[in-house]
Parts: sequence; C-alpha cells; structure tokens
Amino acid sequence: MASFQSLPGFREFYPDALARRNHLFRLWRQTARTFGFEEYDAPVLEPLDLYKAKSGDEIEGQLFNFTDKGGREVALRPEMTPTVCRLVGARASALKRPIKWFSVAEFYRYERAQKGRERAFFQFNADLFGEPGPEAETELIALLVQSLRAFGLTAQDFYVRLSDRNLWFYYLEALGFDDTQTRALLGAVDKFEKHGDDAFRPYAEAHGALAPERKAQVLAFLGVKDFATLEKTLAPLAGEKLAARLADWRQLLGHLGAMGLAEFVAVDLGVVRGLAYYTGFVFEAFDRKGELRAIAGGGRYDNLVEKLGGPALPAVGFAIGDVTMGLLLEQRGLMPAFVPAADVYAVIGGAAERTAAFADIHALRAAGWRVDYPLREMGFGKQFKAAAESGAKLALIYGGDELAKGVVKIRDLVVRTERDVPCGDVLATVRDVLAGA
RNA sequence: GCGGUCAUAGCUCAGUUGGUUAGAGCACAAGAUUGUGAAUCUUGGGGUCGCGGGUUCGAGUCCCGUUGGCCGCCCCA
Repeated sequence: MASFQSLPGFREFYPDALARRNHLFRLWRQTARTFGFEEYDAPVLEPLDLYKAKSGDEIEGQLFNFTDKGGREVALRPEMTPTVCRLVGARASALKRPIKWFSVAEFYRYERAQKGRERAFFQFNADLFGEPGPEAETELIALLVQSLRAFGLTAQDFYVRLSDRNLWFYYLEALGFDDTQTRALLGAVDKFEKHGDDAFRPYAEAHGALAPERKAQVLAFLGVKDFATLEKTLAPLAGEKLAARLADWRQLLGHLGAMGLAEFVAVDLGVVRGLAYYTGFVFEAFDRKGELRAIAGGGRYDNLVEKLGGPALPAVGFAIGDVTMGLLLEQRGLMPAFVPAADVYAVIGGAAERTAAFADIHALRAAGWRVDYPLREMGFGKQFKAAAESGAKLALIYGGDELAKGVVKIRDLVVRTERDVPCGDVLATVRDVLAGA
C-alpha cells in the first residue's frame, strides 16, 4: 500500500482511464469545431476576487484558495465563465462577431465528493458572445445536443430542459411581486422539484406566506411542460414585452425543430437555475431515467462581461462535465474499450538478428507505424504469443535463416500467411499491406 | 460543514466464538518450449490486513481515534 494517497476528490488516470477521458475530449473538440467554435485556454490560478465579483463572498467556502508568496489572494479556477468573460471583454472591439469559443479544461471546487461530483473535474465549455437574440441559443443548444449525440446517445438517453428567467420575471411582475420577492420565489422554484412545499419556506419567512391563489399560479407556471400551455398560461397577461418574448420562443423552438432536434428539447419552466446572473433562456441536460446529476447546464448571461470590467456584451454559454457524462456513457454501454494495438511486431532470433532488425524497426516508426518488439531476447514461441497479444496485423520475422538469404519473413497475423521479402523492401511492403487493409 | 456505511494482494473476495507462518480466483512473471499464436500444466513475485492507540498470554477479528472510499443532507457556478 502506498504511503501517500491522492487527495480526496482528485482522480488518478491510469492509461485505460485516460483513454476514456481522451475519448470525451476528442469528440467534444471535434463537435465544437464543426459548429465553428474556436478553442482557447487560460490560467488555472486566478485572483480570488474574480470569483467573488461574479458570485459573492460566500463562494470562498467552495474554492481552493490561498495566499501566494507575493501576498496575493488566489484561487484555482472553479469554472471558466468569469475567465472567458475577461478574455473576451479585453479584446471585444477587435474580435470578429459572433465570438464562438470553447475550451476543455480542469476545474477545482472544495466540496464533498459524491456520485457524479469530484473536487477536480473537467468541463467542455462553449460560449457565444455578441448575439442578443435567440439565434445564439439556437447555436448553443444545437451544439450541446450534438456534443452528446456524437457519443451515440439518443433522445431515449437524454434531453434538454428549456426554460426562461425572463418569462418568470414578466409573469411574477404581472402577479404583483416586486423584484426582491421575485428572486426569492425563483429560489423556491429552483428547489421545488427536490423539496416540494418546503421550498417555499424561505420565501414565507422573508415575505410572509403566499396567498393560496398566488401559490397556485406559481405552481401552475412551474408545471408548464409544453409551449402551447405556456402560451395559454400567459394569454391573460398580454403586453408588448411578453409578445416579443413569446416570438423569441417560437423562433428558438422552430429553428431547433428545423435542425431535427425537437425530440431532444423539452419546455420546462421548472428549471430556473440557482444562479442570479442568468438573464434569459436557461437550459439543463439530464439523463432520461433521472438517475444522474445534470449532465450539462447553461443559459444567457448578458450582464456578466460588463460586470467583470468589460463592455456590455450579450452572451450565452453552457458546460458539460466529464464525470456525469462518463457515468452515463458507461451505463449505456457507449464507452468503447480502448485496447492499444500495434501495427507491426518484430520477432527477432538473437543478438545478430536484433542488430539487423533495428534499422527496419526505426524506419517504420519514423514513417508513422506503431512497431513493438521484445526488449530482451526471448524464445520464438513466446514472441509469437506477444505478437498476437500486441494486436499487430503483421509480424516481421528476423531469424538466422531469413537473414542468411537476405530476406525478412512477413507474417500476416490475421490470415496467418507468410512470405519472404528482400531486406530492402520491408518498409515499402509493410506500407502496401497496411494501407491496403 | 453534518449524518450513515465500508476499508484484507493490482482487481473481485474468503478468513469460524480472538489462537501457529493470512488464503483463493483473475491479472502479472518464469518454465514446460532455440522457429510459429490468446489453450494447458508447473512454479514464482506481490500484503507492516488503510493508519495510530487500547484491551488481551495472543488482534485481520473486540474497543477508541484518525484517514480514505461510497451513499445521503447543505451546496452545486
């Protein structure tokens, strides 16, 4: 047993685990690029104030933060949003619009590890800056859906719940709630799915118990699960803002439908996301069975770039975490088994043959083929076993008999045939055989 | 931060009311096998039984503490 353990919530990636992680990264990157998003990265360590400015002082309890040797208050990044807002804000006037950026990065949160939650984890973040209309949400939600479908997940496996904090504000304003009450009520809505009526207790303590008819109206809106019901519920509250907002909804749902993504998107006003900085559409991706934590979350945050010192710049973004995503893929049998496979395995007779083999081995590797051979001298039987286990398609046999004739024996390990090839032709022959296969 | 539960080999686990030198399967390695394939047989390496303390003639086993894993609460950007 090792004397030192890794820290709680920090994972070690042995080669098979890293192969699975890289599988996520590879398809995330590939998908983002097909949507025209560009990759960026930024420091892992940031000023503590960057996160306090965005989330308030209480965030400090959830951060890996410390004072560095220069007396700076710093924190390991717990998320990418403030950082990307700073990057984009600093060059906003020089960046071509729309700004479509993504990153794959590790984050750190000082929280208790649980299923689907670690203290160090990776996220795929995608953000679109500079577009105030629902065209931005269309792009982001389409990218989110495709980033999950790319792994083989279907509409039976996951869906995106779509909601709108603006509509909640309009609705509650029309019901006569002021801004403070509205924010408290959104907190209750956020918790309602999990806590039921208890979710309203903090509101009641601050503002007095809700009148039964008011509560019924809140619960009715919270329970809206399709667009027709949404329109019907809002019909009595006609107004210009509301009409324009419903037009945004129609456009967003229509465009997602045109992309063939309707079955992945569910209207659900029960989602508001706890974060106060979201300003419009919000969305979360969940597994259909409801067994796991959220797979992804995102929404519009039109005020954040300015709040963090940049120009006013509308933005929409989302993040997918690697932990829940990995669990879902394992559950659905969609995580491939990654077995490292060589292209060529060299079977080598003895010391003299070894010297002759090295020229070919190195030349093949330099040409891009993965070539393995036994590091130490070994019986032929064992070498052929190793060749088979290496996954190689071809074995190159450097035996005394062959070299005496000036040839190398090439064995096809799949169909089990052999032929002699002149020593000088090995590279060309291997290339022909492997390229043809 | 709070509560529950668990911890024996790389992995999955067994280990009797406390009793000699802690076991199995898988995995890994060597041999059978100095020229042909995932088999088989034989053999081997690998453990301060998470860590620390206590009770006892004697602790993997009982008690206390601690660390870590898992589950739930808080939180979840």
